[in-house]
Amino acid sequence: MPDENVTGLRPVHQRCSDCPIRHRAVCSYCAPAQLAELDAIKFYVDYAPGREIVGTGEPTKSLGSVVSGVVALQKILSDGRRQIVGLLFPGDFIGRPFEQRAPYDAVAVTPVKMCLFRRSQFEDLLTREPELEHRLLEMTLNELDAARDWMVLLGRKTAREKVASFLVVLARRAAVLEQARLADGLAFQIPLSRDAIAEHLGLTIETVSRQLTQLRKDALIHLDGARDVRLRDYRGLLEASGDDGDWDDTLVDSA
Amino acid sequence: MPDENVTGLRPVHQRCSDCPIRHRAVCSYCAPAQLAELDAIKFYVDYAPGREIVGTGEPTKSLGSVVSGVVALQKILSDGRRQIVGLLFPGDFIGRPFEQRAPYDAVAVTPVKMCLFRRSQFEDLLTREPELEHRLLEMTLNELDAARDWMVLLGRKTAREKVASFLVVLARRAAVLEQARLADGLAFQIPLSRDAIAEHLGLTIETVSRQLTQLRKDALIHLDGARDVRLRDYRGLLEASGDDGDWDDTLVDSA
DNA sequence: CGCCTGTTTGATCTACCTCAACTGCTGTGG
DNA sequence: CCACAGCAGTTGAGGTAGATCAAACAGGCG
Repeated sequence: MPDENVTGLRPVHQRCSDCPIRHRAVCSYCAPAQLAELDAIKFYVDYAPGREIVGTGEPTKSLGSVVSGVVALQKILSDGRRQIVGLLFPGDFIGRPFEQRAPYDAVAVTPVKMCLFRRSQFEDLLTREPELEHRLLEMTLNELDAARDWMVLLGRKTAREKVASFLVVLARRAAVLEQARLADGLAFQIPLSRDAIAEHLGLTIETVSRQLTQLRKDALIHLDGARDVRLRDYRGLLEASGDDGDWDDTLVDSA
Repeated sequence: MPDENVTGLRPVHQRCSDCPIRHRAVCSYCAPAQLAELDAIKFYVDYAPGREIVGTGEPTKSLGSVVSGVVALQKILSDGRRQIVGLLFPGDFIGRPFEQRAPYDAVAVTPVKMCLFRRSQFEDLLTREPELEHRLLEMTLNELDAARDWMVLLGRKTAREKVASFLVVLARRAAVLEQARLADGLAFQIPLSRDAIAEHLGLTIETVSRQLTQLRKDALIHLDGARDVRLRDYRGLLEASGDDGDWDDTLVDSA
């Protein structure tokens, strides 16, 4: 599994041009000169699973991109109820430029390596370099679309549909990442605990577990341990997810 | 009630500098010269309640701002289940630059006046004028935060909390709009039918109705007809919404 | 006046939650 | 090498918030 090793605790310098997320992250439209500017002010930080990267309401002095690992954005109600409002993968951006405080927590769910900038330096660059701001707008619009899709899941889907939808999202990511066809046989890992899945889907642990075993019994997926999944009937899983698969198939074909 | 009259069906030309949303919309950072450019290419279109402004998946040739009225962004599952994923008020922006198709419908829920631009012309301007793109990024980040708040509501709140939260949002808007204090006695209208409220909150009509009468019986609000609300106990309503009111109170005081 | 549409209220049903017990894995220490 | 915590996940039994089905009600309009 290509789950990047965590490279110790001290910042390691890597050239931006060699960066694994060079063509996906906020810097992807940057010309070499701009990249050099970013190179000069960036720094890497590693986070162990469970560690908080950003805390709700606390002034954040830095922001940047996920280089490796998975980060959960979560909101917590005063009585402890929790909702994971977004999962961030390598290339995704964390932090809100031009705002002191974040309205959510960002927590590492796997070992995470971040590429960070000091807020003020990054904001300067953002206003000077339109490519950077343009890319950030594009990424933010994508996140907004994804958030709205998730609102449909949370507001209108059944437990079975929620779990199936979640697996479909992971399967798509895996297919893109491994250059594999999104089809039966594709294997991937669930990067979250049952607890975290439940908080992402607006369900309880038990319901998630039950739905997963049901999907297994229905021969849509194969489960090996708690986190290893292999697709047995992608078409069926897609149907179980409640989304009409029309536009989704075009994705498969064009990939 | 300042519910702007709809000015007939044919485009009416108004100077941008006199525009009621001049200081809130995507154009708010524009200098006079840039405003003149927008002025030259903008046009107004009116929509009757229920009319579709943007349809899912259909190529949209124009985008722009809500000048008056309320617009709902909604997504529909293949079997007809519906989720309203966002409400847009005057000043809010509709349409996704640099993308042909929208992944949702935008529907007028009241009489709506839009200030529109042809996509290509607006995109040109957006890449030429950083102020415009900067403002759009800011607005998109705000919408993303709001979407994530709504995800908490949809995933984790009870029916009572959902309805109370919805009323709090409307009350805040009314307070800002009417320069009034966000406190007991404040009156406002619900711009949505029970049906639309239910689709926004991930509930059914009946549950929305029951929760509203319960909030009335609990003396948190006064209800006059189906749409006129007056706050009787804002503090209590806030508590019923499930949000800790701490940061909210600072809003009240600073307003 | 009677129809139509939107809303409220009532009675029942069910999907999911809650509480509780059990399983299996992993690490630790005798 | 085994015993046994300790924890994540599964499975079961029963309860409940909100959905569903159904009927009454209210306001606008021909």
